[in-house]
Amino acid sequence: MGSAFLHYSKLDNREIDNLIQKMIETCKKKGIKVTTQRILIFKELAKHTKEHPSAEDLYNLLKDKVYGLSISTVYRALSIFESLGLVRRIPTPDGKARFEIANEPHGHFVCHSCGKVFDLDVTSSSYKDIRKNLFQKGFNLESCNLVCFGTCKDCSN
Amino acid sequence: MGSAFLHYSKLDNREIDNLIQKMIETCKKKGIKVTTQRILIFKELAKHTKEHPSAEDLYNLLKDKVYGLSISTVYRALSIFESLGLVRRIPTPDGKARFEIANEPHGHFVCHSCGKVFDLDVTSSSYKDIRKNLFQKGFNLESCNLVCFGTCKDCSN
DNA sequence: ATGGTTGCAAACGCTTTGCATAACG
DNA sequence: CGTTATGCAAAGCGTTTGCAACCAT
Repeated sequence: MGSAFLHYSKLDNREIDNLIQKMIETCKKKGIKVTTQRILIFKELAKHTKEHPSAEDLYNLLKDKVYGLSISTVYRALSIFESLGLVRRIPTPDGKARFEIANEPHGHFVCHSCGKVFDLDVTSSSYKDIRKNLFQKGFNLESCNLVCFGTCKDCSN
Repeated sequence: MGSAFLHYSKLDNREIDNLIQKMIETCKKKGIKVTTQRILIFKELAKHTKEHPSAEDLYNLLKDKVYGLSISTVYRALSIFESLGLVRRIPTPDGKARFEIANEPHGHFVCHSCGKVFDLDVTSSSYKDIRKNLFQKGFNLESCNLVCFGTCKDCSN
């Protein structure tokens, strides 16, 4: 299992628009309604996916732009996106979930001092091995998270 | 990264007694008091480590034996054992922590249907690689958890 | 039209904490 | 004895839910 850092670059506007189109199609296919709130929540996550925002982070980023937005709408949207495979939930040991746009599976390092989340390069073949092995054993794998916890370089001094 | 299941066998009484002795010594060395409750909580976890009990599970197992036991005492004891490196906390995506006696690092599969936790054989060299790599980068690693989530064989039918 | 979605507030579940009492070292 | 741990109840926190109004399709 590799363990170098990954450095996903920020998504550009074209990539974000493509992701939104994909999200809209996926929703329509499943009979899930495409609302203004859902588009804006998804877009805001796409813009900040590198930072792995929490539901509250997204709410704070949006509340001034989306009149009357409720944090429960953010939670509901993220749960739906997760179940559609569009968004990944990163459960952290401090009990506050972080979110990212679903891309290549990888691990995460969460700094408990500054809260930053770093992507770790866990080779996806490792994840495929796990999935394959569990599948052969009759297990149904829904998510697989490598989450490390500690203090990052800046916070360790 | 290997991904077969591990089958840790139940600890026998001698192993449990050794672990308790180790726990008592570690506490004394750190100036942490060895109370009846702490011994019994640790012992109960050792007896059930294969099942990865939650704090509530341990409380239910003990409340009739330990008059007046409070669940907050269970939480406090587990937190102390964790900080001493004697016990490992397994953060699950459903927000309920499970505990085990700290042994060789390995991954976990949590069934969201029956709640059972299965040990996964993630070779400890993989964990060592991660630790080494993060250390070289100036990161301080405190915990490293591979947690898979889904439905186990029995619950998948 | 109608069924899913929203916002609000209240509830939820797990965990932590404040405080007076009790127990270890 | 002094200091730490306990039990109890209450608070904390992130997240979910019930419901009436609302809005995509």
